[in-house]
Amino acid sequence: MKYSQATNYALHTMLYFVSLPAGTTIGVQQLATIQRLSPTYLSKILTKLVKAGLIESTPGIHGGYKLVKNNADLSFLDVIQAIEGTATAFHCGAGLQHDSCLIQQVMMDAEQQLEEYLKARKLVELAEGAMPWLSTLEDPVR
Amino acid sequence: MKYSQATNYALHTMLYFVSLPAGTTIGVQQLATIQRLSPTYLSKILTKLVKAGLIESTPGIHGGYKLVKNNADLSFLDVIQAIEGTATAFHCGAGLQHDSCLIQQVMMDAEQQLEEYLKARKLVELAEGAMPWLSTLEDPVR
DNA sequence: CTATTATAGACTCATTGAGTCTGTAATAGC
DNA sequence: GCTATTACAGACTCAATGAGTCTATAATAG
Repeated sequence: MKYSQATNYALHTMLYFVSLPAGTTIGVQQLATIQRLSPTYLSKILTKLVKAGLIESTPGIHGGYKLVKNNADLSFLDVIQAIEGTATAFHCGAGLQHDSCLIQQVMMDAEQQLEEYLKARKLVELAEGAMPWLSTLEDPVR
Repeated sequence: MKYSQATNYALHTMLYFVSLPAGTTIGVQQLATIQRLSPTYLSKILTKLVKAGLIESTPGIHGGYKLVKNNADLSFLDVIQAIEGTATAFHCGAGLQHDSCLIQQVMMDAEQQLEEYLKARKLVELAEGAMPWLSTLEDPVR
C-alpha cells in the first residue's frame, strides 16, 4: 500500500508549474535538473500528465511543457490519478463474486472518502506558501 | 497503490470469526478449506493477526485460533494495519527534507482521513448481514 | 510418547517499480 | 529543405516485493 515514486515527482513538478507565472513554457531538461533526476525518466512522467490533460506539450526548438489552463481547480487527485490510474486499490476476488462482497463495498466507500478529500485539496494552496527546496538551487529560468 | 491479497484474506477471515459464536476456536485447516487456499499460506496471515493482538492461538490437538475479545470494536483499520503495517503510503524524499515538504503534509492528512473512516467501520456491521460465499460451501464446523 | 496444531524460515516464481538507453517524430529558424 | 532542439515511444536492465510452497521445529492434549 504505497504510492509510487513517480507520483511524488509528478506532484512536485505540477506544484512547480502552478507556482510559475501563467503560461510559462519550460522544457524537461530544466525540470529534470531542478529535481535532480534524469530527463528521460521525468519525460515519461510528463507524458502521463499530458495524456491526462493536465499539461500540454509542444515539440521543437522553443517547445516544452506548460500548464493547460485552470490552476485554481488543479487538485491532488488529478495528479495522483494521472500517474497511478483510477483502478480501485482493493479487489475482493474471493471465489467468483466481485460485486456482492460486502467487504469490497466498504473498501470502495473508504477509497471514495479519500478521493473526495484529495479532490478538495488544490495545488494552488501550496503555491504561494513556499517551495523551500527551490531556493537552494540555481535559478531554473535562464 | 494497491492493497495486498493477504489483506483481502485477512478481512474475510476476521469477518468469519466475528460471525462465529463468541469464543469459538477454529483451526487453520478449516479456515483454509473455506477460503480455498493453502493452510501454510493462510497460517502466515493468521500469525500476523495474532501478533497484532486481534486473535489468539493455542497449539496442540485442540488448538486453533479464536477472537481475542471485543468483536464490537474490531474495525477494518485494525485488520488492514495488521497486514499492511502502519507506514505512511506517501514518502516525499525530494532532496533531503522529509518534514518540511508541504506535499507530504497534505498526503498525510489525506491518509489520516482514510484511516479515520476505516476505523469507524466495524466488522460486526457486516457479520449479521450475509456471507453469501459461505452458503455455497460445505459446513465449516464439523 | 504420539498425534495434532501453530510457528518460523528458507525457498521459488512472477510481477512491478524504477530507471536507462536508443531511436523516431515534430517544430522553429535559417 | 536542412539542422538543431525538443517531446515521444519502446525495448531493456536491475532490484524489490507479492504470492505462495515446502520443510522443520515447538507446544499442547490425551
